[in-house]
Amino acid sequence: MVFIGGYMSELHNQRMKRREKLRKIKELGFDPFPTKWNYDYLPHEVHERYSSLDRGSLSERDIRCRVVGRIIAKRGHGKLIFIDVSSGKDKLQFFIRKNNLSAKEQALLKLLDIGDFIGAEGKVIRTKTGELSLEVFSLVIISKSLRPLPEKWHGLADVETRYRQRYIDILVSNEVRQIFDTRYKILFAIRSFLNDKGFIEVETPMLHTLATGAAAKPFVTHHNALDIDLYLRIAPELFLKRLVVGGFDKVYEIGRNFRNEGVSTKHNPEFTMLELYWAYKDYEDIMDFTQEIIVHVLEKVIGQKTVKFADLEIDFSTPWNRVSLKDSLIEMGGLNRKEIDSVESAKRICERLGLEIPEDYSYGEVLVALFEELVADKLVNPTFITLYPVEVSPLAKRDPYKSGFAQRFELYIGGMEIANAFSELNDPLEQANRFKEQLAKKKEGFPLDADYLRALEIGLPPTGGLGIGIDRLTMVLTGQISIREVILFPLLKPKQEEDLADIDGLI
RNA sequence: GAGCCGCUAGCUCAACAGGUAGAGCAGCAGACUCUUAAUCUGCGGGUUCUGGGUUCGAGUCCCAGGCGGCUCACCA
Repeated sequence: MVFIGGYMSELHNQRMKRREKLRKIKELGFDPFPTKWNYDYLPHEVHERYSSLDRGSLSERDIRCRVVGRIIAKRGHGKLIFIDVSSGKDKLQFFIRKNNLSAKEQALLKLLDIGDFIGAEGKVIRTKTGELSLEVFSLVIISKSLRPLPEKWHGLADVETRYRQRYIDILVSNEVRQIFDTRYKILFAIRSFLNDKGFIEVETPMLHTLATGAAAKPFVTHHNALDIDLYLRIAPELFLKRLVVGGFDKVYEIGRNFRNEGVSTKHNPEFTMLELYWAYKDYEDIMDFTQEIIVHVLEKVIGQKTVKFADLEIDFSTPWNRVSLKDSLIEMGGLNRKEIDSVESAKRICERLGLEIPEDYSYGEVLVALFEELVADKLVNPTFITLYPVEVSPLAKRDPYKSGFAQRFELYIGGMEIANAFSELNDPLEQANRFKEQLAKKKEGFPLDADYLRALEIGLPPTGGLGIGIDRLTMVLTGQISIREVILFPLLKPKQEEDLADIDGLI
């Protein structure tokens, strides 16, 4: 027994008891950590196969099999013992008559804890209450758990522990497990949809020599052998368009972007983006396509047209509303057209609202600031906001009819920006000028990518491009209001010292 | 980075106004041949996040720090 400062902590109490049991299990001649144990079914597979059979026919058919799984509950009842065993899906009850086991197995039974993995050979039955069960004739341990799990009823509620020790969270919470299952299905549905449409999935570098493709602070790292600084990518955009130059007419990439910015319920420093490029299409085609993709995902994964999100209900019924940024300020922001006709009047609105903006903000930048203040939160049902100011869209093509605005849209759902897309700027001379303007403004995130300009000179066809934030899409589809609920291991400050103190006796 | 809130047994939570830190689950010992949040009897388990301070006395009040949650700002 281990004593700390005169006390034996409860943690040590329960952990030491389990280590003691481990030792006794070995003494009995069991290997508590065998390489494997051949089985016929996982617990949920027994349900899948035999749930249609009633008590009598199960008894008659005498189905013998071997089942493995993890103990999630134990109910002793004298010479009868009920053990719930799970492999993450439906649990199966092991029905054990002590008298059916050898003395050695009975000794093992006493040493089993919740969390242990076991294997059993037995007969599929229904108990008197009708529950499908395995009546156990022989029993082995296949992995020992040396720490107590959270309480069976309330589970793990401490948010910090849930994120830091996600292995426990997904082990004890079906709801949490479900979210990540859904996330996988969303990705699967997107991929199969795009693949069916003839898109190819590519992988471009995550280590960049220039942090381009978006306006964000990058993470910096260093390559020792080449002795150069590198940036974790903030966006794959320019690489993907190089591929369109090279003749990949329909490409996409799903992968991690890294942005060295604040953390919030809508932001994680690393997040997953779908970026897609489609040659010979423009932003309106991409708008149709975006709606198609998400509706497809909704049908395949969610199966209904509405989703609860916080205290709101999101209605995905099509067609989704399309409104220009400027019109949205009038229709949803409560402003009149005259108020946003010029920089001066628009800035006066900001003043009136108490919205602080930099002195040198351009007309377009003020419009975007007003949009974010007055409109964005209100866009609960999917809404396309179109025609963004050129100066905030350095990689997008100008709209030929709306001077000062680019052929760009953002998709808002649940008050969040979910997608961003445009007709790609493919005029190398104008692109060079836009880069120069960005540099002149000393905006971070737009170092001049000369090779990209060279690629444009080779020739980019008219192309529509799209980015969808997968984490946020998962949020709105699973009704989660914090991005950390849809990321398995969200970034938290480390607690290394506490962790080391907590594993004493192991190393 | 700023503001507000939180941190008590392995887990979920109590502790009125500053006055002996409790319960359920989990654990241990025992009873029980159809339970399923099993039940019943008994027992063990606490540096109340950390460090200072006020006080006869601090989980509770004050100060500093740590971590987390929410809101705001940068950003998708």
